[in-house]
Amino acid sequence: MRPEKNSEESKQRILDTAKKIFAEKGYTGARIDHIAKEAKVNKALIYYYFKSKEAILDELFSTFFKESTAMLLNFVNRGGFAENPEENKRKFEEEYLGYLAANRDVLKIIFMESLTGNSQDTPLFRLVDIGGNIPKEQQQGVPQPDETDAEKQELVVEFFTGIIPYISYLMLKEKWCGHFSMTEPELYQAFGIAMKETHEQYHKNREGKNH
Amino acid sequence: MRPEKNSEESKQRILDTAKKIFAEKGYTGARIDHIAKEAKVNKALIYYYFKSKEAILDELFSTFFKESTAMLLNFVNRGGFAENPEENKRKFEEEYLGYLAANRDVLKIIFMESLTGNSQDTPLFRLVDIGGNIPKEQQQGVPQPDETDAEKQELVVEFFTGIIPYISYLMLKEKWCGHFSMTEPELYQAFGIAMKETHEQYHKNREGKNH
Amino acid sequence: MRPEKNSEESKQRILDTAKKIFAEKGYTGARIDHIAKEAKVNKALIYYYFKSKEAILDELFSTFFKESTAMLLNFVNRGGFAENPEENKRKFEEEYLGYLAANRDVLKIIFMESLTGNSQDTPLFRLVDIGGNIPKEQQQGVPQPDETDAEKQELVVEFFTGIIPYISYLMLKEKWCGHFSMTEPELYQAFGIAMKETHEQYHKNREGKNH
Amino acid sequence: MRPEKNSEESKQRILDTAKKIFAEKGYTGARIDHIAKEAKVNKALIYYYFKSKEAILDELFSTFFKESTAMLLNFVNRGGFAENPEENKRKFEEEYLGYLAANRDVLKIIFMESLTGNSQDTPLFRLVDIGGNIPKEQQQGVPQPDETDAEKQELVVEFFTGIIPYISYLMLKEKWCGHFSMTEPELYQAFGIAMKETHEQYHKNREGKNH
DNA sequence: TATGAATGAGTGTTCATTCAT
DNA sequence: TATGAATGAACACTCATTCAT
Repeated sequence: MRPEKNSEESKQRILDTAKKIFAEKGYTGARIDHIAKEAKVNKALIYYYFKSKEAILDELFSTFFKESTAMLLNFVNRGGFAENPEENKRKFEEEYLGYLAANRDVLKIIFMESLTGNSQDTPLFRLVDIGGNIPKEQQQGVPQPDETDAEKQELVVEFFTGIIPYISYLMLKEKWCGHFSMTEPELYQAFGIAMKETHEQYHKNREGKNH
Repeated sequence: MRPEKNSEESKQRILDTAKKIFAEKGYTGARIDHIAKEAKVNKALIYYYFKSKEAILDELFSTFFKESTAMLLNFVNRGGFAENPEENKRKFEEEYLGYLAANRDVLKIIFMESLTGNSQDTPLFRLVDIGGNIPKEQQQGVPQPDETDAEKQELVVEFFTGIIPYISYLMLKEKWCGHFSMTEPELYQAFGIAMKETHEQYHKNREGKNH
Repeated sequence: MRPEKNSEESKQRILDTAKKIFAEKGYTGARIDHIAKEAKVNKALIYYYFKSKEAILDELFSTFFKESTAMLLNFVNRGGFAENPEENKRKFEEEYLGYLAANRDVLKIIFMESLTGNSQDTPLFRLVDIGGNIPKEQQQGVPQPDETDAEKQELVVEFFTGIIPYISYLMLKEKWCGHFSMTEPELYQAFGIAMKETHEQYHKNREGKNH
Repeated sequence: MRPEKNSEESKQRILDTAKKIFAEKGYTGARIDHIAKEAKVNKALIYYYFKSKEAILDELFSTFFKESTAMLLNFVNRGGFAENPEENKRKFEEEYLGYLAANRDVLKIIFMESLTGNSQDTPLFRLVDIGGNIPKEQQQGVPQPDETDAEKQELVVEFFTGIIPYISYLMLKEKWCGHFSMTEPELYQAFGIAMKETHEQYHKNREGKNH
C-alpha cells in the first residue's frame, strides 16, 4: 500500500483547507474552486465527499462540538472538581482553552456564522453550556428552560465577559499584534492580566460570598 | 419644476438599506439586487451614487468613524473630564454608548469585516482610540508607536474586556434573548451587572491605586 | 426609437430559440448556453427574463394552451356547428389543424415531456379536450369525472386514432420523407388518405348510426 | 472456485435497469450513477461491460431489433400465411404484439430517440418493415427505394394509423388510466374497439376490393 | 436622476468517464 | 470481475457592473 493518494487523507485535506479558507474569507466569501486548488484536489472530488458547500461547514461544526463535549464529559468522568478543585480546574482550563486555541479557525467561523442571519441557530451559544459554567452535577448540554435568574445572570457573565473576550483574543491576536506593535507573547501576557483583573475577579468575589 | 424626484433621499435610502443588509448577511453575502429591491430603487441607480459595492461599505464606515470622532472631539472641547469628572464621564458614556447602540448594524459589519482577511486594515481597532482610553491630551486616532507597556496593557483591557463585550452584547442581544428565554430589559440589566462586576471593577481598582 | 435592441424582441427570440432547441434535443438535452448563442443573447439575459430553464418550458406550454383554448372558444362563440355544420367543421379543422401544424415544435416538446416521468401531469392529454370531441354545448376543458362509457370510448378513439397519428405525422414528416424517399406533399396526401380511410371512417359510421 | 461473482448476471442487471431508467427519464435525462445504484453495481463496472452510455443504448436497441427480426423470420420459415392465413395471421399478431407489449420500455426509448435530432437514424422506422406489411417475399429490413406509390401509401397507413397508435397506447396507458379514471382492462378493450373501427376497417375494405 | 436591458466572469454542482488496485 | 477514488468538461444559475435612453 503506497501512501500516495489516500482516501481519508484527501477528505481530511479538503476539510482542513475549507476550515482555513472559511475562517479567512467567511463561509459566503469562500470559493469551492479556491478550496479545491489549495487542497490540491479536483473540484469534483469535494462533491464526492460532501453533498454541498454547507455540508462541509456542518461537518466542521459537528466535529468541533463533538470533540468539545467529549472533552468535557471525559473530564467530568475523571472526577471533575470533586477533589483538589484548585488543581483540577487549572488542569481542565489548560486543556480546554488549549483545545479552543488549537481550533481558533472553527471558532472564527462559528462566530461569523452566528452574526449572519443565515444560520437558524446561533452555534456560538452552544459553547456556553460547555465552556461556561462547569457542571455542578453532570448537567445536560442543553440550556435548562427553567433556570433561575441567578443562573441566567451567571450565564451572561460567563459568556460576555469570559468566553467572548477569549474567543475574540484568539481571533484577533495576530491582527492586534500587527496593528499595535506587540509580540504575541506580550499580548498573551497582557490578555492574561486583563482577564485576571476583570472576569476572574468576579469568580473570586462570588467564592468569597459563598463561604 | 424640481429635479423630478427625491435625489438625496434615494441615496440615503440606499445607504440605510445596505447597512441593514450588510449587517444581516455580511458584506460578501449581501446582494446589490437585494439592496436595490429593498430600498425601492433601480439597481443601476446604486451605481449612479456609488462607484462600487465596496464604495457603499466605505461610506458607511467613514460616516460612522467621522461621527464617532466628532462626538469625542466635541466632548473634549466642551471641557472633557477636567472638572466634575465623575458626572462628566457618565454623561459621555451615556452619549457614546448610546451612539454605538444606535449604530449596532455598522458595528456588526465592522466586526465581521475585521475578522475576514478581505479588508487590509482592521476597522475594529479604530474604536480603541475613541472609546477606549479617553484622551489625556487630544491624542490622535492613530496608534502611538511609542506607547508604554502600561498603556498597551490598558488598551488590551479596554478593548478585550470593555469594547468587545459591549459590541458583542449589541450584536447578539436579540439572538441571546431568543435562545435563552430572556427579555431584552432582563438581558440589559444582567449585562450591566456583568460589566460592573468585571470590567468596571478593574477601573475602580486602578483608581484606588492611583490615589 | 431605434428598432435595434428591443426588450420584447429579445425575450421572444429566446422563447423561439428555446422552442426550437427543446424540440430538437428534448428539454433535458437542451443547453441554456446553446439557446443563448443561437438566440444571440447573453446567457444571463435568459435569466433576466425567465426564472429558470423550466420557466421557459412553462411559458411555451401555457402560451400554446392559452392560444389553443382561445381559438376553440372563439370558434364556439362564432356559432360553432349550429348552422351549416359541414362547412363550419371543415373551416374549424382547417384553422385548428393549421395552428397545430404551425406549432409542431411545441407539440413535439409536449409529447416528449408526456413520455418522461419528469412532469407530474401529462400535457398531451390537455389536447384531448380541445381537439378531441368538439363541444356539444360549451363543455369545460377539464375532463368530466362522470363521463359515460360511450364518451370514454370516444375519447379513446379520438386521441389514439386521431390526435396521436396527426401529431406523429407533424413530428416525423421530415424524417419520414428523408427515410422513405417521399416528398412532403406526397406524404401529406398519403397521410390524408390514411386518415380518411381509418379515423374518418369511424365518424361516418357513427353518423350513420345516429340517424 | 467460480469466478467470484455473477458475471453475466451483473451485465443483464445493468441492461435491465438502464432500459427502465432510459424509458423513465429519456436517454439524456438518465444518469449513469442512478443506473448503477438501482442495478446495485459499482459505477465503474458499467464501463467494464459497456464502452459508453451510448453503447448501452445501442445494445438495448440491437437486441430488440434482432429479436423482432428473428421472430418474424421464424414465423415466415414456419410457413407464413401460405396456408390458413386467417388463423396464422391472428397467431402472429398475438405473438408479435405481445412481444411489443413486453418491450414497451424499449419502444418508449425508441420513440423518444426518434424524435430528438440526436440519433442520425430514426429507429422507429425500422419497425415499419417488421410489423407493417408482412413480407411478400422475404423482403429486407431496409426500405426498398423503388416501392410503388401503392406500397408507399400502405406503409403510411400501417405506420401512422397502426403502429403509432399501438405504441402510443403501450407508452401512455398507465398515464391515461390515471388521468381519465379508467382501469387498464377498460382501456384495453376501448383501444381494441378503436382499432377495429378505424385501422382494421381499412384492411377489410382493401380485402374487399382485392377480391 | 432614473431605469430597463444587457453582459463577462464567475459559482456551486453534476456528469460521463477513467485510474489504480 | 469488481470497486473506491479521481477528473475534465460541462451545467444551470448568479453577480457586480455597465449601457443606452
